[in-house]
Amino acid sequence: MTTAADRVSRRQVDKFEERRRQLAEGALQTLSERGYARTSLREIAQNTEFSHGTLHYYFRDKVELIMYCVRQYKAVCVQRYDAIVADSATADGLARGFAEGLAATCRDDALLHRLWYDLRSQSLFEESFRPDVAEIDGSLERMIWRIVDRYAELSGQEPTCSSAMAYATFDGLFQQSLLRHLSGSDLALDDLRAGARHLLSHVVCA
Amino acid sequence: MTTAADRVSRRQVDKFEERRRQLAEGALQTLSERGYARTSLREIAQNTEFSHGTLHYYFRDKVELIMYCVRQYKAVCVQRYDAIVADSATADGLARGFAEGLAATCRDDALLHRLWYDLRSQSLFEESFRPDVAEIDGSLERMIWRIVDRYAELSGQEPTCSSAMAYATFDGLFQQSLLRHLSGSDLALDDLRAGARHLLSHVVCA
Amino acid sequence: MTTAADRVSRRQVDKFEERRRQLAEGALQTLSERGYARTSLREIAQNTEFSHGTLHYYFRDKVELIMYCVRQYKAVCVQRYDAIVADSATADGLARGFAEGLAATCRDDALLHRLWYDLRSQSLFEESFRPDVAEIDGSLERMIWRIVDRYAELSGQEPTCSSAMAYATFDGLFQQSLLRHLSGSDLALDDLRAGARHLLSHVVCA
Amino acid sequence: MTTAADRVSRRQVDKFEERRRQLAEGALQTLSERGYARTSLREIAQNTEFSHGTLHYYFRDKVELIMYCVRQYKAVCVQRYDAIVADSATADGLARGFAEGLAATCRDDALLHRLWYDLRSQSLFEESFRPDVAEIDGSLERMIWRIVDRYAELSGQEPTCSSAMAYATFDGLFQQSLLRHLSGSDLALDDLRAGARHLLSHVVCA
DNA sequence: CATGAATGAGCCTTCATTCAT
DNA sequence: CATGAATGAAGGCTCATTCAT
Repeated sequence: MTTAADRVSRRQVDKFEERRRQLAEGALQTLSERGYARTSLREIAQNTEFSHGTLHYYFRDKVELIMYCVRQYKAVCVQRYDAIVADSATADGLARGFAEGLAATCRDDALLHRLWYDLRSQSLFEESFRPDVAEIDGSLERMIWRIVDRYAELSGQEPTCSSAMAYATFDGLFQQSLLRHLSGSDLALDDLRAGARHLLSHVVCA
Repeated sequence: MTTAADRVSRRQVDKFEERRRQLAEGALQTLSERGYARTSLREIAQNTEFSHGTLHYYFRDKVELIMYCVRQYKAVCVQRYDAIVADSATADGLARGFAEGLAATCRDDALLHRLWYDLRSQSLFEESFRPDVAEIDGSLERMIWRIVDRYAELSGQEPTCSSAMAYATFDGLFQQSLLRHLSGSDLALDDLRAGARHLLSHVVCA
Repeated sequence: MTTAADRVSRRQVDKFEERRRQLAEGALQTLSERGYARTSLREIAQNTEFSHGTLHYYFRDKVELIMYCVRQYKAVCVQRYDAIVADSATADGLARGFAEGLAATCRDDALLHRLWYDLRSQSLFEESFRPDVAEIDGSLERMIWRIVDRYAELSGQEPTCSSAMAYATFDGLFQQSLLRHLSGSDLALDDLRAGARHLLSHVVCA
Repeated sequence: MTTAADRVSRRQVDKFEERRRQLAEGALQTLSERGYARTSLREIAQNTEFSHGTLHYYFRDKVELIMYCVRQYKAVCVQRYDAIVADSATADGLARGFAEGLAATCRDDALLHRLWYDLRSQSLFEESFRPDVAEIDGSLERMIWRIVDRYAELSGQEPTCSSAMAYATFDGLFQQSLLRHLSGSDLALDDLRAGARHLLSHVVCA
């Protein structure tokens, strides 16, 4: 049973969250273009229809805003691959879908991934980033492992390495591909596709 | 034939270079502790026997100093492994030596590697970092390839991937191990050793 | 003769005043803990069951709220001593009652007195505080004088100084005792009692 | 034996201190006009021939600057009266000199005293002000006691109260006189003179 | 009546850089 | 050569106040 007051309160919370989401979206845009250290809250606000005071109204401080942003983004990232897992009926199909997914997001969301690597680096120095970054990193690792696990199942093989190892190598590959793609290399995406399939078949499952 | 003037000029250049080297060494120390974005030139100078005005005398600006620093460091890094290549007579010995070398530097130079990943991330945003970072990255890739190539030779196998791919996966592995090591994980170094050998035998050569 | 409209209007005014009183009470609490300069209206509102917009509905601005608060408080303060005057039949009884009253309020209302001294200081800079502070100061001076006057009467003496002088010295004594009490001194209250009686007998009446 | 380096270093320190003194002087001027809470460092700097960055170069933060200012000022204050003590050969002469000194500084340095009371009030809320304010307060109390002690000696009497009590009453008197003087009262200074002598002869010594 | 979203002026502080000595 | 005084742009953050709902 909900009272009228409950509904009002609920609506306000929703509105508040919605605005946070909206501001984070704009912030993500600006952050991904300029990088964490070079982006001020004022600058973020300017790419928004709100004042910079508003940012402080919705987020306690810069760290909270940034973490909200990246968490929001990575949540989407992780989900993307679960559909691929669910939709693939063969090992090869999964490998192809996964490789294509990586390449697609490397191409389409390059700046956001760049921001992620920036923030992950910052977290090595900035204590306050640690918890959130670690959590996101964990969810990425689990996501990769769902791929590997399913690939092993479909191909009747066994994973030959830990999930940490699997994530490390795929991440290394993706990071380099991103770098090359951003540098204008035309081969980056193709190499990423090929590399991902190679890793899947040679490193992770034997 | 060198004139007296030449010798004087030469001596001055050497002295200039020597002082740059000396300043960069102190800077590297400070940078590796605090990270690029959080280190001011004042702070760098304080860990030096010189004033902070002197830094500007020897380096045009912060960027030039930072790049000089990291170039100086990575040169040392790369050389380290060439001795391993030269000293190993068997594939297994090379693998063991390489794995141990990675683990050793991950342990002993953790902060410097952390700085490297910081700067490499920055280079994705800061145009002026690009050339130097790219050059260093290239030298690291070539270093890795010398290992792989020699490993293939000693084991009578063929590399199954490009040097870019090899570098990407080893770098991913190293980066994650560094992260875990810095977080206090006792398993990080062992996993790095095992992972490196696994990559060498399964991914890179078949 | 009052019309219905009058009664309604009257009721509204009362309700308005009542709400002001209620808000001021909460504000006084917060102000006395943090001091004038460090207390924001948001913070005041949070210690209230109302929103911070409501504060602006009932008070023109921060100054009006603060003045309303302190006026409300000091009115209570002043009354406290009149009962002592009325109840004391001998000079010594009055002196004892007065000394005890000072010590009691110094102990029980320390934070509120602290706030008063804060606001009185502010009034030296903030024009808008002046009138109210002056009025309160006057009422305190008159209150002290009623004590002195009655003490003189009961003891068959004559006051030897002006009311301004009497107020000044008692206030100086009280202010210092408050400071010492807030600093954790155990002797502060006893010294205040003794000091008050000393002043009463030596300075003010001879 | 001093080396050349010592002399250079000494000269630099002196120069640094001299500039601090100079900046503090300007700051004192601005602070005393606007009060602590209403004065920004920018505003202070504007009444100076230096930029506001310079203030931060010479003082760690606002608190350090403010405390440096008030300490500098009160040191002068305290000394003022020691000459009076030394120069007075009779109790009456001392009383007259002291009363005149109080009145003179109340007139001439009214704004600075106002600032002092402001800061002393702030110290009740602002932890960081405490130590310095307490120290200054102590030096004032000792100064007052030197007067009282000498007065007792010259008049062949004994002090009838503690130094804390003496300071409290004189301070209360001075504070009120300052308030009235700043409010434009013509009688304030005369009353201060008379009050001080009255306190000296009736309250403090009998 | 009451709310709380939104604002923007203003504050303290940091810092790369310049330059006279 | 080397210093460190001085600068001023820029950043994160606070807060009284306004106003649509």
